[in-house]
Amino acid sequence: MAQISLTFPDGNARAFDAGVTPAEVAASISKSLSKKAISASVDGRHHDLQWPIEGDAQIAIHTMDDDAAAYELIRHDLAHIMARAVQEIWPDVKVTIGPVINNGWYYDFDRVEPFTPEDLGRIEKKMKEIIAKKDTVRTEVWERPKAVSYYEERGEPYKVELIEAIPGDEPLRMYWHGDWQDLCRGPHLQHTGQVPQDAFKLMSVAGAYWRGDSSRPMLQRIYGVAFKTKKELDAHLTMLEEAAKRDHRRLGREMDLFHMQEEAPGQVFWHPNGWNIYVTLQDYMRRRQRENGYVEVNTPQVVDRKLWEASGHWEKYQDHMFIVEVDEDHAREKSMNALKPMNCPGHVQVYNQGLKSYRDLPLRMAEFGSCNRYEPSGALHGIMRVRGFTQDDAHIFCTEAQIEDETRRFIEMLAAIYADLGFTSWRIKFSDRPDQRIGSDESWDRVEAALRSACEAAGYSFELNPGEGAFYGPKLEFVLTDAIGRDWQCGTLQVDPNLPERLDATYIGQDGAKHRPYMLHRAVLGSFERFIGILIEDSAGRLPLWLAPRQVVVATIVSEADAYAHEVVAALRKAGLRAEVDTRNEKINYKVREHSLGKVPAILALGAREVEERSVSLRRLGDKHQKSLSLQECVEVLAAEATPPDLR
RNA sequence: GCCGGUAUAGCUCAGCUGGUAGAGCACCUGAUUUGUAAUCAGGGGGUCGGGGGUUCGAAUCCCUCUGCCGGCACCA
Repeated sequence: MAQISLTFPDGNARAFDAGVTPAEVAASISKSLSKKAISASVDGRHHDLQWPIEGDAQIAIHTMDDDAAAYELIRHDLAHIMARAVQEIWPDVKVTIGPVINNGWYYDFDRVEPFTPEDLGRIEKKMKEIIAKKDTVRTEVWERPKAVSYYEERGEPYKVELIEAIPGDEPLRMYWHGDWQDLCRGPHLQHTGQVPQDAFKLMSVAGAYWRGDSSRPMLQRIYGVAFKTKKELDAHLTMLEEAAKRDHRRLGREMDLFHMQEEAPGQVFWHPNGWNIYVTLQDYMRRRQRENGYVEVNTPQVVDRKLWEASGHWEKYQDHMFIVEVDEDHAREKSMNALKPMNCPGHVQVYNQGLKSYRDLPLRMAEFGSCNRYEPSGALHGIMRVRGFTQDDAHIFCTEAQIEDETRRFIEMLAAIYADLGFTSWRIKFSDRPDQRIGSDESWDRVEAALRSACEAAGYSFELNPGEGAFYGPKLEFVLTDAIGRDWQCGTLQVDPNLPERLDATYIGQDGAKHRPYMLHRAVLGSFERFIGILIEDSAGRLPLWLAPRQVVVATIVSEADAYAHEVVAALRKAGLRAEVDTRNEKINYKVREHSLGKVPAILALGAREVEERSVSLRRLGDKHQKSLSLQECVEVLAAEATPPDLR
């Protein structure tokens, strides 16, 4: 029999018979490893203990102590155990796929009746029974025709379709636990009892299209989470509760920031507190843009369809546009208009007024552009995904030679802004040419190279998002990670030679001839609505003082302090702070509690002592204790902290 | 848009199998002058999301529309 050489993580190599399984390898090392082994890595691929190894390879045996392997196997096995449980309870349910995802898995089923929350409990119970049986997991490699006819006989059309989609040279693996069987890529544990019985939970059921295609049947997807121990599961569930507490919709109400209502779905009614955040952020962005050489413009909301036809939006994006038909009785001529879904065509109109020279480029044209897009109803989500929003939009008109430098400058500005707003963890995704595109390969080569070297020059690496660019040009996306580890795509930069062409933007070059500028579409925050939602959730409502809508509340302990309280508020306001007085006839405990829940960053308590000393007792949000300081000192400290970071 | 769920007082929620609505907090009034996360007492407040139907009778059952929630699809 042929010999192969397996190299272990410590660098030692040993000879084995070809076709040896990782289980046998583990057994040859030690009895205890043999018992503890759950899977292996063979040349970096996650490998079942039962699969034979045919050639020389690097091998590592995994135990439950190897988190990545353990979670993968536990969650994957649970997906199958759940599918088995479902089919044991409802034999006519058809199975499809069940992959591992973050923290757990899901499995999609085809069943006429909807799964109810009570059903989830039933399934969970059945799963525990299956785990208790400790059924051995068996695997076989089947020939394609056998597998197809097997599934056809059993009335499992989805599995047949899956088999047909698997490349011809890949082995078809069949898995069994007990009598139940599924097609699966593997690897798996050795028996169902290896899955921790109390460290998983079925979370929800939701619709999902077969193969992610909205023209295909809607299946029912059951989501589960799973860990190695109950303790980890409980920690995860607690984390979800904590995340729910920072939901911007909840905090938006608790902090009285905004509301939304049925008559204006997907649009925000900003309350004074929320509007304070909005305006403060906008003022900040305006200063940053001026500092970086942008000019600010403003363009119309309701624009005749002719312009949208010229820009290409009418043809491609009409479904997402609010169409406004002007009534004949009220208008001189009947016309079809649309609310602007984007600012770029308007900016080209501004650009096109008067001749532009190469000396005018780069021209950085910014607008806090109020846009309306008819988003599908199911896409709406609080103030994060809306139909009416304002972008921190700008278009940089430039020559091809200027793309690199402008991109670098943009990245640097964006980095400074994210840092000011408390986001230090973010990354760049680079989307290059898609299959469907316009323009020559040579020009794509040049423009993509410009974006790459701009990232390098700014000192940032990027991850490639192959083929995800716009049809007209490549793009950079800036993804930030919030305090609880969620990713948000906010900033973007897209290179566009197409729109200047369609809307006939030109400049006179050094040679006296007309040339076509490029446009860089770019945004830092994306939209104010969404970004404020992110800020609220990232900070759990505890915004930094400069952004906090209510900065200071001056609360009296006794009514004798009322006059002094008004004096303190006046002093704070004179220093530019947003300060309120609370002289209600309530105990200080009550006031502290209420303003703390309202996320007011600074509470000043005033009693007889403070009046006497002309001092204040300062309690910062989140602190257990307070500090006594003079009125003047307090005003100075708070005013300094409330200064926006770019003005410090 | 699709699948499922859901809609009761400002908020959070109760209201079993149909018999014309209830709690806590909030709000208002009064008392209390209070030292850092809820002082006490009293009071007002809802055509039960809209429309239609079944029924002697509908918050409750059915249909339909709308919003919201969780996903999926979408996100130029």
